[in-house]
Amino acid sequence: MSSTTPPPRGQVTRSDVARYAGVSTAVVSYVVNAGPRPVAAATATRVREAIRVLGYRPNASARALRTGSTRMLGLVVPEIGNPLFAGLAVAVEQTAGRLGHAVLLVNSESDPHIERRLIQSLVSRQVDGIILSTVQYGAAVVDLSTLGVPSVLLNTFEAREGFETVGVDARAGARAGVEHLIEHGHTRVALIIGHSGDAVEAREQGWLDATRAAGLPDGPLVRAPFTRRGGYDAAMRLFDAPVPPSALFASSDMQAVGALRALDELGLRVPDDVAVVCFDGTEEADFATPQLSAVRQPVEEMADEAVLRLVSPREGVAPHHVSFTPLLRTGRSCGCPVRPLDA
Amino acid sequence: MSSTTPPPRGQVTRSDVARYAGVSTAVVSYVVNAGPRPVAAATATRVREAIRVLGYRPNASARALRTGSTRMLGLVVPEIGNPLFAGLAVAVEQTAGRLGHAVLLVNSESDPHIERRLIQSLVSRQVDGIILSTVQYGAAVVDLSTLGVPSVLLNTFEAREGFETVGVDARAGARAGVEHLIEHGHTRVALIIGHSGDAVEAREQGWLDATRAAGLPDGPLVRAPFTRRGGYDAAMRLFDAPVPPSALFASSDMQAVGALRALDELGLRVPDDVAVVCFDGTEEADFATPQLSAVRQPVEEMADEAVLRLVSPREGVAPHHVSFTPLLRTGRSCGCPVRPLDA
DNA sequence: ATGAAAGCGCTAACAA
DNA sequence: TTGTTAGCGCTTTCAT
Repeated sequence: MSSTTPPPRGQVTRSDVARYAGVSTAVVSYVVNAGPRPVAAATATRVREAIRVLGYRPNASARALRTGSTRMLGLVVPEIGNPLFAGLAVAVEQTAGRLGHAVLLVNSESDPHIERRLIQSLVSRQVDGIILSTVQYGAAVVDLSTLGVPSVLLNTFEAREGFETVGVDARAGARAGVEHLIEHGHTRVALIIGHSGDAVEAREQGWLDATRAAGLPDGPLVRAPFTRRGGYDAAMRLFDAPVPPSALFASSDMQAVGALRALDELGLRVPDDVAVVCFDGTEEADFATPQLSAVRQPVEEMADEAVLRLVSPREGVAPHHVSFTPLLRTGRSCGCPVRPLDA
Repeated sequence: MSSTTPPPRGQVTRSDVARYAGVSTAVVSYVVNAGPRPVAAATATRVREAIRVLGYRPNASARALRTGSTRMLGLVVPEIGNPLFAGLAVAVEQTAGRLGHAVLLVNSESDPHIERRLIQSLVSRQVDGIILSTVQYGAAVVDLSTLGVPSVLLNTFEAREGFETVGVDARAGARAGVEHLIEHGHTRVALIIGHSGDAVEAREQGWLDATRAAGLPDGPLVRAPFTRRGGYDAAMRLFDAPVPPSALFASSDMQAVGALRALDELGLRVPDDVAVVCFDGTEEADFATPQLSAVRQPVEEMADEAVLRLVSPREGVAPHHVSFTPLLRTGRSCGCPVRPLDA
């Protein structure tokens, strides 16, 4: 009957439903999509019955081809193994799901080449928009503007010309964390931070803001990957110095967790010998031993904002930056009392 | 020119490329897909040049509609916030990516209703296959067979009639973990386990196997969710007893991490006062304080196997079960020496 | 080795 | 209120 290959799955199509219900295919469409034309109540009931009986399920590919919208969002993260990004992914998926969109989650392993390839792939899969979360904004960002796909940069700390951006005020957050350590009486606060990149500079600035405002000399700084291992190595280097710091600000939970392990191996006690505060505030930090004091990123709100901007873009509003304020949640690692569960 | 809506994005189509290269659209297809018909080298070069110049990108929706394959896999997990599932997701995505497939990751929050809804949604998005990873196999599994979409159950511990299944030998794993605690001289090994479900029974059996084989009385058992909080609450209940256990086997990393926090709050030292071994063996367990001894699930291998079965199903081979053997990795929490990083 | 053309399942403009 | 129908961009058979 067809000159080409038959459909691979014995799919029930819209015309089967139309035939069964004794209506035209257009009416089936109107019922399924609740519009754009009205359908008589009795007819609609008959169509719905046919759909139920036949087990009809609209073909999303065909719809996408026709409408130009896949109702899919792409989410690019540098590493899904990092609880911060896992949290972001959960939140993005939930919000998108509520709005009828699925999420194509991809993982760049923090590799700019992979990142570009993944973005290309998302575009050719016709996602309706891309949320890019990365540490270092490089060529991928240029691609985004070139490819002409709606996008939001998530996890940026400042506005970026021509882009929708969502992030936290990392500088203020880092400053608050370091100030808290200074309030505990520390005068030598080390910083464990990532390699250069957007978010990194802001945290470094915040750390400097706090120590300088207190009239303290700049403490030691070590750069390491945003991983547990990176934090471990960084702490090992910091505490190998002749005059080790008495406090530590880690620019991510993962690094703090790694540092805790290093300090334990070195026989240093937290918070007695070394106080620790970190940036991120995922549940893993909350359950670390000792409980980590952290400047918490409001991942849910950030994700909501990013998804909303993609799914319901406000007409005539120029791309802009939304900055959330991270909140310090003290725990045992800075010398404060333990924060009980469910706090 | 068209009687209907214009395409939403000013997309470059295959016929633009054909026109530019002075060939037919069929030839463009042959070049893009490297087949099924041969193309003269010179022609192919011209086509590739046209593609480059025009920035042509094949439309995946159209291709999917035509071929019946989206080259997308659906992955359903109960909670992506759990590092075990995050690890599974990473591995699935990587393997699928290497094979040219994208992954639609969805999160059921361990809710059977959400799980069913998500599966429906994946099916209507015409994924080529679904990997279902869940704790409790319920109605969703029935849906899978009804809907006629290829699927693999990941994280099952035993064969299941008519399904492709991939899992670990949880019974043997749990037994090995508990036996190790017994070798350390413990005679009262408590079990923290999830609420009833497939994987749960096997771990409980393994725990019983070990204690009974050693001629010990059955230890105390507490059921709790597979969360940090669940482990915390469970440990609090266990150590409230008149004769508390001297060792603990947690059926997941998350529960062990929570238990560690509870023990710390109770002033009990690990491993001196209480030894701990857990199931899963994610990096979080490795970096816990003290380092958790764990029976490690080989998530990468499991994910590979699941993806492969979906993407390259072996013809004429009946659905079957593949079981991986988890391996005990000792750490400090059972009383063994710390396992150094990078081990 | 290449071209022409049918049609995948759907939406929506237009006609009735 | 409902039906008819043109195509979305692609693959592939069949003809050349």
